[in-house]
Amino acid sequence: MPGNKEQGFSAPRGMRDFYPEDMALRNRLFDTWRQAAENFGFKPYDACVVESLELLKRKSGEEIVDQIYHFKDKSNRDLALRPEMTPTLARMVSARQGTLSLPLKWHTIAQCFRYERTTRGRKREHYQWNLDILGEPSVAAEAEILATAVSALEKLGITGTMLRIHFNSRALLSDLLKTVDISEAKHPAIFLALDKRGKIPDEAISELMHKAGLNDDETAKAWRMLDMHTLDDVRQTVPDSPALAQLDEFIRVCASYGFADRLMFDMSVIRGLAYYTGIVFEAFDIKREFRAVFGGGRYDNLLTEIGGQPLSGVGLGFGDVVIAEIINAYLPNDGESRPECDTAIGYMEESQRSAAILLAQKLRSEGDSVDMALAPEKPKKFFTRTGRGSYQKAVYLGPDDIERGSARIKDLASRTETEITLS
RNA sequence: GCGAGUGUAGCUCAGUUGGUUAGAGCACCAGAUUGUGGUUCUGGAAGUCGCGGGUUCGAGUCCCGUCAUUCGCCCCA
Repeated sequence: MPGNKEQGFSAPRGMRDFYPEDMALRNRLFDTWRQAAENFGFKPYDACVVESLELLKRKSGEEIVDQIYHFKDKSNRDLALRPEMTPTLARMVSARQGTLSLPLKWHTIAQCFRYERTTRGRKREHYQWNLDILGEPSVAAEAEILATAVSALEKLGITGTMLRIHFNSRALLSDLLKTVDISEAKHPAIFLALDKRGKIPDEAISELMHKAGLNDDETAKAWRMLDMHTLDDVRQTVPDSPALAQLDEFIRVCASYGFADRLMFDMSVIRGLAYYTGIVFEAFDIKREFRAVFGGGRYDNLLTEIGGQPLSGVGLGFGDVVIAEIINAYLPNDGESRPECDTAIGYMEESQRSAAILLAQKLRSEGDSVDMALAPEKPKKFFTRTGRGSYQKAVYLGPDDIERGSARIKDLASRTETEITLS
C-alpha cells in the first residue's frame, strides 16, 4: 500500500505495521503461545533486541553477517538486531550456568530481524516463539517441546489432517555415514550440502561435497543414503545404531502424549543451521504449499562456543508469518470479526454526558469493557456505528431517560432491550 | 544480490492505436424516517492516476529512474 501521499512514507521494506484489525490475530496467536508454554511449565524470559555482532558471528559464522542488520554505535561498537534468539539464550544461560537448576524450560516471543529479499512467508522482521529445554539429554525433551507446540496448534484449530511434523536425526545420518567409512569430520559439510537438495541442482550439491573433501565414491555413498525413505530401510542398514534406538524411543514417548500420528520420518529434513547434532524436525502443512511452520532440534555445543560448559539442549522456533498464512488458507472463516468491547454508551445532548459517565464507570467497575461516546450523537448515527459487530450491547441516553432514572440496554445481536437503573 | 509482474477513490478494480472535465461496485456521509442499527430509495463527498524526470500540440496510457508491493532464484527464521 502507498504510505503518506505527500512524502511517500511507508514502512521500510519487509517491515510490518499492525493496525488494530491486524492486532486481533496477532494477540490471539501470542496468547495461545503463552498459554501453551505456561500450560507445559515453561518459564518466560526476554532480552534486548540489539546484540553484539561478535556473539552472532561466533554462532552463525562470518558469511551470515551480510544477512544481519548490523551497525556501529557512537562508540564504534559492532551491534546487530538479533536474527534469532538462540545465541542470546546461550549467552544468558552461560552467564548463570553455575546457579541454574537443570533441566530448565524457558520460552519467549522474540521479534527477530533478517536482511534479505522478502518473499512469501518471509519478511525482514517477524515474531518467533522460542521453546528451549536445556540440560536434559533424553528424548523426553524433544517430545515435551513438540507436545507444547502441538498444543498451541490445536488451540489455533490446526489439526493433524492439516499439518505434519517431519523429523530426522543427524546422529542417525552420522551412523549411516560411518557404515560407509566416511570420517566424522566430514559429516557436518555433508549435512549442509544435502540440506540444499531440491533448492539447488543435484550436481551443485555433489560439487559442494567434493569441496568438503569427499571423493567420487564417498559422494555416491552419501547420495545413496537419501534413497532410504522409511525407518525400516534404515534399520536394515544400521540395526544396532544408538541413534535409531533413540528415534524409536522418541516415537514411543510422543505416542504417550498422543500426537505420534502427526509425526513423519523424513530423510530430507536436515536443517541449515550448523549447530544441530541430534533429532531435528520441521512442521509442514499437508499440501506442502507453505514454508515450515516451525522447526528445531537438539544441539550439544551451543554454550561451549561462547565459553560455557557443555550442555545439551533442544530448541524450537515457531514464527508468526507462516502460521498466519496457514490459518487463512485452512481456516478461512477464522478471521471474522467478533465483538471487541462489551458495551457502547451514547447520548443525545451534552446534558446527558455526566449520567453517561456515571453509568460507564459503574459498568467498568463491574468488569465490563465500555466504550463511551466522547461527543453527543443522533440516535441513528449511534446505533449505526455500534451495530457493526464491534459491540455486544448498547445504551443510548436521552432527556427522557434521565428524567425516569432508568435506561434501556440493548443486546445488539438479538435487538432486545432490558431496563437498567441509572444511579 | 539476480529475474519477472503490479501500483488509478478507504477497498476491489475498469479506463480503447496517446485525445476535452478519469469511471463502476462495495464502503463512507446526508436526507426520506427530528429517540433506535444490518434490507430499500434519493442525493453527496472523495483521486497531483505511487513519486521524479523525459518524449509529445497533448501522457493514467509510451520511455528512463526511483520507492513500495507480489512471485520466483540465492539464502534461511
